[in-house]
Amino acid sequence: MELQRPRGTRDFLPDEMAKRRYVENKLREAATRWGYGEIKTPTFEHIELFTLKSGEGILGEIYNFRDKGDREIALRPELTAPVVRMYVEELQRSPKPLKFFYFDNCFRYERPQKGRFREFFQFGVEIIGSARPESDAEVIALAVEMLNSAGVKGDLHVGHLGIVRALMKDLLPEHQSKIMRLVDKKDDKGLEEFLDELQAPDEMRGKLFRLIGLRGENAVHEARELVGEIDAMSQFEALLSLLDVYGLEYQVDLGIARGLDYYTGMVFEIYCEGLGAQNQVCGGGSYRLAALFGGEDTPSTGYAIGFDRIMEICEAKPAEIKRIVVVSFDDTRKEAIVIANKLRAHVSTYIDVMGRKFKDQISYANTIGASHVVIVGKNELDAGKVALKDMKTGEQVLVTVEEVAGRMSGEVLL
RNA sequence: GCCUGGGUGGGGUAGCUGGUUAUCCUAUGGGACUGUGGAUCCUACGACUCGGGUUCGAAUCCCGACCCGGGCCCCA
Repeated sequence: MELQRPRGTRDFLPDEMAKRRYVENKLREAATRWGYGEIKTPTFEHIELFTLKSGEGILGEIYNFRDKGDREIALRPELTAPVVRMYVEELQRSPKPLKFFYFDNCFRYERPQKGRFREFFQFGVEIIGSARPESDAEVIALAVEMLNSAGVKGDLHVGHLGIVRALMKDLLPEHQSKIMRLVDKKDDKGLEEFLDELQAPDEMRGKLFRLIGLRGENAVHEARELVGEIDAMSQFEALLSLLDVYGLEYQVDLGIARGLDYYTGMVFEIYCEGLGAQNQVCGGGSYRLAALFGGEDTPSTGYAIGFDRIMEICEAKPAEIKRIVVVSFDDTRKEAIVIANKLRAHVSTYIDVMGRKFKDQISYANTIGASHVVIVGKNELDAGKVALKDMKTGEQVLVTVEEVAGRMSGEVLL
């Protein structure tokens, strides 16, 4: 085989596409029901958009090229930056909040493994213009709702970066950033070394380690004891009580961090079993990116679902498409085409294009799992009718084309 | 970028302590059965991932590349 697809890319065959479309539509419906509008941004952007957001360090994982006009272009590695770019470019004066969803492919130059590809698909949601716990809670609830509608159950972990940051408020911003990165990586050893280097006070050090280790039931109380009455803390508590209102099960996890500075408040992640090393199916949080892209500072909250990962584990099964085959004889082929065209308004209809004989046409119908065969022969046509044969039972009845249409419609069409 | 396992027709496989024409199943095209499917038979198609090396001789042994799986790193 000389030609093969590039590494980390995939072909999707009809059966798999049917499943993917089915799940995609479930997610799409959920987002729509919650009042979010679909958007679409370009497949490629100026590379600065992504280096601005994530730093020069990401260049190694970006598909980029110089176009004929000598512009440095990148295939998008994610969709939050393009969405915020779009907002800053044309929507800053729109009524808030703005609620968007998207589903598209992204590209990263990474080593492929289970649940990780070089071209992959993200389904995401962003709400722009609110920094309140209400929007945070809504976004989280929608994420859970989407996954549920796709038949995926996961563990929801919720944290708040403002709490950890409050503890470090006396440190230089770049030192805070470094610490957040170490926390994000769960690199306790590196964190300790860095705190040594900073000669951080023991009190803060102790609190920091306790804070990022907090999980579950009493985490909130303990956190409050550690950091006291601060805005982030009361915001977080407000958020949690709203999550209760939504009836969500969650685990407080103050060890969730983000290595990037524009994540400011709530963060959440959803994990699933059965995915190997790539067990996170959804991640999100509140952030401030608009100012970085030259707009007014605007709070946003969003998340992205790793679509390929939920496809790995979801058990949703699309309803089988009913299909019928119109079969004919050499002297009725043209009539059969006319009849097939009528039936196509009602049901997924096949007709022979291989010049096959009558018997082989039926055999083909059997092969593709057709539920019925419509036989168009001289005898039937003389009576103004066709024969409708049930491939399961073998029963056959003489009916008009309209009756066939009537019996076959009401089924799911493509 | 690192570690590890693996690549034989479209799919699944045998061969792999080197030795004729690479095995079997399945799928696919054509045909037999000529107005009724799943069966059977005939026939066609079709592979040793690629490149070096060792050898009289390599699918088989060695090296490298590529690709796939699993795990690190990373994960905006």
